[in-house]
Amino acid sequence: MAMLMIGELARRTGVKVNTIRFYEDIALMPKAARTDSGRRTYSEADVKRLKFIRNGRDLGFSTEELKSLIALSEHPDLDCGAAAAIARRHLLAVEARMSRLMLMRRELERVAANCDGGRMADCQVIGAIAEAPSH
Amino acid sequence: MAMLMIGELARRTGVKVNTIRFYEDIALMPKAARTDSGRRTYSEADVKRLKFIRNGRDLGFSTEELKSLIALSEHPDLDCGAAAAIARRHLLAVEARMSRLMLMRRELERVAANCDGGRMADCQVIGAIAEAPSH
DNA sequence: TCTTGATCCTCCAGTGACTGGAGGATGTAT
DNA sequence: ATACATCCTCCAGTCACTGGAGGATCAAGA
Repeated sequence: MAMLMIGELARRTGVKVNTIRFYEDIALMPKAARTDSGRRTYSEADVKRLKFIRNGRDLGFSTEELKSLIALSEHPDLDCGAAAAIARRHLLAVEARMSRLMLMRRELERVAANCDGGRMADCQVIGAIAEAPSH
Repeated sequence: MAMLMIGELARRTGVKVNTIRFYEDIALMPKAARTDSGRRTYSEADVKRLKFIRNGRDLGFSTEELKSLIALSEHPDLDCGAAAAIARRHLLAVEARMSRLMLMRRELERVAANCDGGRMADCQVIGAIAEAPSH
């Protein structure tokens, strides 16, 4: 399979070159193999992993959380009870986030609809989101 | 109405004292009124605003985005077309986030269920999330 | 073959959004 | 009057990047 250089990996994933190197430093990405002249090379698996990291970061997971999620999916031999527990813990966080996002969406929809072509009488964006469940 | 000190505001919102002062510095929170001895005082409106900020930050909005959302809800006299446009822009971001969170939730549910009391055969956490739509 | 331009390398300084602590003033309770 | 909590300002540190300097490497064209 064709190996890619760091620039191509960056283009395919939307993660900057410097950021990819940074991820290697903090071990979020594995140490890349190198060509004779020292350039990093990547595979399709790296593209997937990096896309996952990008999405995860964007959704507000920390690099440490992503490491544990990656570990979860990379060690099928891991103790199942432990894996399930980690998954459930992440699940709770995901669900809390979703319920707050739903509130925010509803309110933004209302604002966008109400405002359109009229006066903006009572924008309750803050009021609605302030009361949303925390974490 | 009773005014609160910064410590009480921190307790009620879950935002640290230092962070509240930091928000004032960057104008995410308005300059707080002061007592004669120089201590900051806050109202119920500040509690709401800060809860909103906390939720918003937690959901991954930047302080600049939150400033624009707050401005949106604080100026009902603002041009409605502009306000609706800002709201719709945020709406798109919120929807993209939700669809990725839904994918992550589905996969975590599957992992949690499949793993429980068996061997973890094929954890597809990364595979599933890697292909999710990006922002 | 030589050169030009793109890409790569390492190293380091800067940014955004906090977080924690030093050093000192103020408020309240005994 | 003495504690002790809470407040103040200022500043250094952390996390997760981001950008740039200074220099090597490579592929393509004159």
